[in-house]
Amino acid sequence: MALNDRKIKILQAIIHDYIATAEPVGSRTIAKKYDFGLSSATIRNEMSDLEEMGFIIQPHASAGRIPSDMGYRLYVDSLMQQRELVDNEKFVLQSIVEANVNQIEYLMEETARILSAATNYTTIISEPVSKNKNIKKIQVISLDEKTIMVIVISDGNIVKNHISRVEYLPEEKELFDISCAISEMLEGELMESINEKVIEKLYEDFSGYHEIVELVLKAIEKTAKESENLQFHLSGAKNILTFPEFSDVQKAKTLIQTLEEKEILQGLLSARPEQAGDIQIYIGNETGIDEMKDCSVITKNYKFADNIQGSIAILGPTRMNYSQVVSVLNGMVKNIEDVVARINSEKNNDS
Amino acid sequence: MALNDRKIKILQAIIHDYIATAEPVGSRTIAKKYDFGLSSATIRNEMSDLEEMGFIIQPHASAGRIPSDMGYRLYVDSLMQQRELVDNEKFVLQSIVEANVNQIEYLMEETARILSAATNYTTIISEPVSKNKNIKKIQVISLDEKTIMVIVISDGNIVKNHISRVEYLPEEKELFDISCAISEMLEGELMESINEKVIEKLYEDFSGYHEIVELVLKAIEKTAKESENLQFHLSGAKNILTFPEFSDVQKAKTLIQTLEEKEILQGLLSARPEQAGDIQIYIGNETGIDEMKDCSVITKNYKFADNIQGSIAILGPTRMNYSQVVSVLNGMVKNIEDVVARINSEKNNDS
DNA sequence: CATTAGCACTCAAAGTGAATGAGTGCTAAC
DNA sequence: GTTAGCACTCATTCACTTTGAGTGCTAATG
Repeated sequence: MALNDRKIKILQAIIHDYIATAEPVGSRTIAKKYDFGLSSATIRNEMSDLEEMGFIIQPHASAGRIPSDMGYRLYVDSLMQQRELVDNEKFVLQSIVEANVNQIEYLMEETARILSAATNYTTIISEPVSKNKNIKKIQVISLDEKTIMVIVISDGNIVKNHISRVEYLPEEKELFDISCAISEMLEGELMESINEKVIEKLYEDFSGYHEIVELVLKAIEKTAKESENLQFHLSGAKNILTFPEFSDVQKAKTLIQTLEEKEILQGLLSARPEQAGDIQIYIGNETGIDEMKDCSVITKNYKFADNIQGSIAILGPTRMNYSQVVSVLNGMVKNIEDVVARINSEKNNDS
Repeated sequence: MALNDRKIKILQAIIHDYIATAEPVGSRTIAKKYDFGLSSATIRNEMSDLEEMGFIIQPHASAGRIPSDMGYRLYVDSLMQQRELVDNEKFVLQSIVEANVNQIEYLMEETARILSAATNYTTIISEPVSKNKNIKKIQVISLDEKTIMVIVISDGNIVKNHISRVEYLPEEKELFDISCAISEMLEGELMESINEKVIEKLYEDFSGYHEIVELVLKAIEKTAKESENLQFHLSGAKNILTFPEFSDVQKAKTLIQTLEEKEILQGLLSARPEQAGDIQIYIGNETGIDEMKDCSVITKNYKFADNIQGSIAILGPTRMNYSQVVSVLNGMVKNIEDVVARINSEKNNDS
């Protein structure tokens, strides 16, 4: 059976209507609402075909049809025309983003909030991380007689500090010199795997400061590990409860519970990190998470610098408004990337 | 009418039963379950009195009684005997807390998770902040030819860093000297209000480095402001959906929405910061938040050092199990305070 | 031969009304 | 002061009917 033009039009109409109403769509509705010049009976026949082909499903004998995952997939892959953001929307997005962003963390949080407000779905953002970090600079400073702080700065100016107690603390000036020397030796090294020889040489060169060298290495190791533990911003969880498909409280509960588990989010957001920049759409079971079989997830990676990136996911029911979300998401990512780029090229900036 | 011993016992029984079942409690239930040696009719009379006094309410004519906010208040203030944590519970709490805490942030998050799991209610924790911060140390280091980082360390070793571009950057050694000198001058100053004279003197003494002095002051100002923007950890939001009082999806939605608004949380957690250490209980409308009129909130402040504190709130339906929550909360706060104290006195620790 | 009108059939949802039972308040007796 | 007994209230449940949206099939039509 061929998926001819008429069938496609009808499928599109079904999906469109179902996205708007969340109710099974019947042949008569389509005959009336969309001006195909066909009677409901004809449409009925076509719908029967579409069901046989697997694009739509009948929840029970006397109900209309709803799109299947496969139907949505076809819709997303080829039928959906991407909606352009209207000027007004563009402007609103941009001005909100720019209003108050002197901290990356705050920017991400605000972005999540805007996205969930703009789409009425749930937004999950992973904070930017840099991977395969190179050491840019190490600095050791003293806080008081017995405490030092090791500052590890990686490519892209991501800063982490580690405070430790020490038995013996050299004088401030001396500490500075050591710190500079250590920094120079470690510069450019990959955090995850520092050259064995360099480590050996460190202990040799600073034999009087075994304790400090040890703490520096420990600090680097911890910095490397820390970014494995992603930070997430979740916004608009309440929106889930708006959709009739989650009026069953039990279902909603399981989903919200799932959203609280970081590991799952991590899996969701880091599924295809290679395809940076491209929109990814997971429909129903494609998410690979059982509790989300009635949901779809649209993700896009953002990139603040060569090594620094994260991703944004928007989660809604499978009948979510794909084209709207895709365009809002594209617009938003462009916005925040622009904002960050602008900040970086200006004189002052914070991290 | 006097609130005699028998009335109190009956009220206690009603509250107890209602906490467990969430169903209106009838006279016969009490006569059967609790061995007061009274018939249901007598209890009926007493209940009628209790209702007249305002401690219980009849939701509709042929239903049992449920406690009013006033009834809970009496219960909490005088009738509730605090449950001691059984050894087993203590042990479990402690071992989980100790298992993996090399970061304060992670500790707070884990604490929230444990508390919501242990109580089956929702937990909100505000991250520790220090207020009226004194400057302990300032350090300026260079990242590359055009970028410096100002590190501001406050009492209690809370570290913030601010990265900025500069036009002119002195040599590393020179920068270090300036940095040390500036640090010495600012040490002990209150971040929120640095002595005018000191500022003047700074600009004078380092007249060649106007740009750097300016950035240092800016960094301090921003550090002072940052802590006003509290960070929260929310856990167990799904638990809200478990309670029959929120099986109305609309209600649940409004509540979850409320929980996503930081300002409201902030108001809730910082209501009575003076009474550090003491448990606070807000019942129903006492929370002052309309959406939470069916909820109660139990809060307790924790304190990691003289100036560093935050608070924990546990939120449940008004019929929540007050005595359990109070004891779990007390135990947990003691635990994390102990853990942090131990870490601080040990050799290694991170922030 | 594609299209359509017509009809029988299915089934969820909404409505109806009686039965049930948990609960109360009141009164009279103990 | 306590209790047994009874009339009364009212939410809940269940069986039953009605309604209407929707389908599939068949025969007629252009």
